[in-house]
Amino acid sequence: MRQSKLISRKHKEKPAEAQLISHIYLLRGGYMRPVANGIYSLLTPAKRIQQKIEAIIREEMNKIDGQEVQMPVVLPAELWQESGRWDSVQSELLRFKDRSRHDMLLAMTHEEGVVALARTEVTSYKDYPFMLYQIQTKFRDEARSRGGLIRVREFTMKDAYSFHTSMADLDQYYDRCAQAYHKIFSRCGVPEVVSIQSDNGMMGGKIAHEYQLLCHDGEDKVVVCPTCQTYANSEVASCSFPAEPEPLLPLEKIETPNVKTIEELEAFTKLPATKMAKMVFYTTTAGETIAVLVRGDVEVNECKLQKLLRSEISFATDDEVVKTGAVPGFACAIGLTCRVFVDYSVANGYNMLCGANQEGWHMRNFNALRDISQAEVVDIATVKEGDICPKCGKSLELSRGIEVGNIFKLGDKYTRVMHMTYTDEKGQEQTPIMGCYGIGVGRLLASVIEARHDDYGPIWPLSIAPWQVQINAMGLEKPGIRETAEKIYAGLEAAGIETLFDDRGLSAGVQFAEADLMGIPLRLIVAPRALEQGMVEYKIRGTDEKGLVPVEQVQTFVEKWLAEEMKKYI
RNA sequence: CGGAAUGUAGCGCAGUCUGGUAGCGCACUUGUCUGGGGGGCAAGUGGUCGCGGGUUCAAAUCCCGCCAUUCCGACCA
Repeated sequence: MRQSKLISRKHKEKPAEAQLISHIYLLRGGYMRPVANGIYSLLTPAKRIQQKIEAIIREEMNKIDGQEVQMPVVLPAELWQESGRWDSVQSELLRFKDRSRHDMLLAMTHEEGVVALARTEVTSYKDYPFMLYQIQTKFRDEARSRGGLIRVREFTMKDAYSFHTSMADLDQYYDRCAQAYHKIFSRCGVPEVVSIQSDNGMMGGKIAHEYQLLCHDGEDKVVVCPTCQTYANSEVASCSFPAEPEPLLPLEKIETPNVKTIEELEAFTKLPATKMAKMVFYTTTAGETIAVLVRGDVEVNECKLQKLLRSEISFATDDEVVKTGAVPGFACAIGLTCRVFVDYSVANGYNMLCGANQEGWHMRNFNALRDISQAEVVDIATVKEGDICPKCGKSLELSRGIEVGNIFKLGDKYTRVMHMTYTDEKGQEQTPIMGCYGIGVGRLLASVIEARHDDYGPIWPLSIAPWQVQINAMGLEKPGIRETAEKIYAGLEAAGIETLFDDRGLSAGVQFAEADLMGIPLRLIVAPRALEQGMVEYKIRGTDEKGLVPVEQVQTFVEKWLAEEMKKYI
C-alpha cells in the first residue's frame, strides 16, 4: 500500500480525552476515530491488525474442532425471556422495538442464541461433543466506557460455545480450550497473558477463568503468588490466616470510653488490629440484615459476600443494626438475632478483642467458634498485599490486569431452562451441558499496545502488524531514490509481502515519526548516502538492530528476515 | 447512578473573570528552499465559539435550561 493513498491521519499531540497509552497511540496513529461514547470507527491500519488477530483465533478454534457460525446481532426478546436474562440483566442490555412494536435486543453475548440454534440442529448423542463459535459485533451499554478500545460499548468478540454429554467431557474440553487460548495470546505476541481464577458474574455456572494481561494500567485487580505462580481475580482470591494456638481464656469486659474504630482501639489497648474482630452489618435487597465478622486489619470482600447471599448488599443503617440487638460502634456477635458470618481470619484467631454490645465497653478473649452459637464460617476477606498464599504459605502480591478473554463452565444453566435435549444411547432424553469461551478482539489489540510500545508508538509483533514491511524513501527526487524504492516496493508486493511504502516525499523526521506510530516491524530506508554504495538501510522497530543490505539482495533479505521472525509466533 | 471538570477550525489550546465584529501552534492548500528524527521562508483555506432561551445598543464572554465529552467512584459475561 502506498502511504500517499492511506486514509489515516496522524497527530503530533496527545488527544485531550486519552489517558491510556493504547488509547493515545490508537488516536495519534490514525488507527481509529471516536463516533460516540464507547463507539469507534476503525481505519485501515487497525482493521488490518484486527483481521490478523481474527485469523489466528480462527485457526486455533478450528484446531480444537470449532465450527464457525454467524448468529444475528439483533435477537427477539423471547429468547432472552426464555433464559430469564431479559429481566435479570439491567440497562447493560440495549432493548428496542421494531416497526411492529416487537421487543428486540442487541446481543451482548450469545448463550441464548446458540442454544436456540443448537437445539434444533442437534438431537442425538452421536453429534456430541461439538463447539460452535463466531467472531462478531457485540453491544453492551456500559455504564462507563473508557480507555479507548479497552472498554467500549460496541466491540468485536470471538464467542465460542461447547456442548457435552458429561461433566468429564466438558472438563477435558475446557482444558483443551485453555491450551488453545495460550496459543492464541502467544501467537498474537503477548505470551505473558495469564489464566486466573475468576468470578462468574451473571454467566452462571461454577468454574471460570479469565485471561489477564498483567500491566500497570489494567482495570482489574489481580492477586498474584510469585512463589507458586498462581493468580486470582481479587473478587474471588483467598488467603490464609495462620495464628499461633493459644489456650482459650475466659471472656472479660474492659471499659473503652469513646473508643470505636479499630485505629482508636489499637491506640487505646496497644493491641495490633490482627488481634481484633471487626463487625460489619449489611442489608440484602430482601431487607434482611446480616452481621459479618472479620479481623481488624481485613476488609470485607463484598463481591464474595453478594455471591454467598445471592443478593446485592448495602451497608446497614444504624437503625437496622440496633434491631439485630447490636450496639453500633461496640457491636458484638454474641446473642444477635440475625445471621452471623464469621470470616476465617476471625475463626482461626484466638482470644481476640471485640465489642461488648454496650456503649463504652469491649471484650477480651473472644473466640468466635466458642462464643457464638449461630456462627457460619465463610471466606469473605479481601486479599491485600503481603497476605499469605493459601497454597504455598508465601506472601501474595497485588497487580493489575486487562481481561482479554475468559472461559466458563456453564453446566446446564441455559440448556435446561431453554429445553435443549438430546437422545442418549438408551433412547433417553438428556440435557447437555455447556462451556463458553470469549475473547475481546479489539481489547486484545489495545492490550498488545499496552504491552509492546516505546516512547514513539506501538511495536507490533510481526504476526499481527498492519503491514510487515515499511519503505521510507529519503529525498525522493534525488537521483535513483524513487526508482530504487519503487523497484523494491514492486518486488515485495509481487512476492505477497505486505508493504507500506511512504511515497509522499516528506522530510525524514516526519516519515520516521509516523512510521514509529505505525509500528511496522521491518523498515527499509532508501537514502542517497547508502544508495551511492548500492546499499539500502534496514531497521528493526523496537530494537537497536539496523544495518545495510545491497539493493539487489533486499528482496531475499526481507523474505529471510520475515520467515525467521515469524517463527516467534508459531 | 453519584462527585468533579470541560465544550472555541481536523488536533492541541488562548480569549470568558472585566461584554465591543474570532485568535495562536500543528495539520491542510500553493510556491520555494531543504532533505537522516515532526525543517525554513512566503502566500492562502477553514469556525452560526455544543444547543436553546434570556439580559443588553452589543454576548464566545453575563443569567437560566438542556445536550455532549472526559476523569474519579458505583456497576460490569
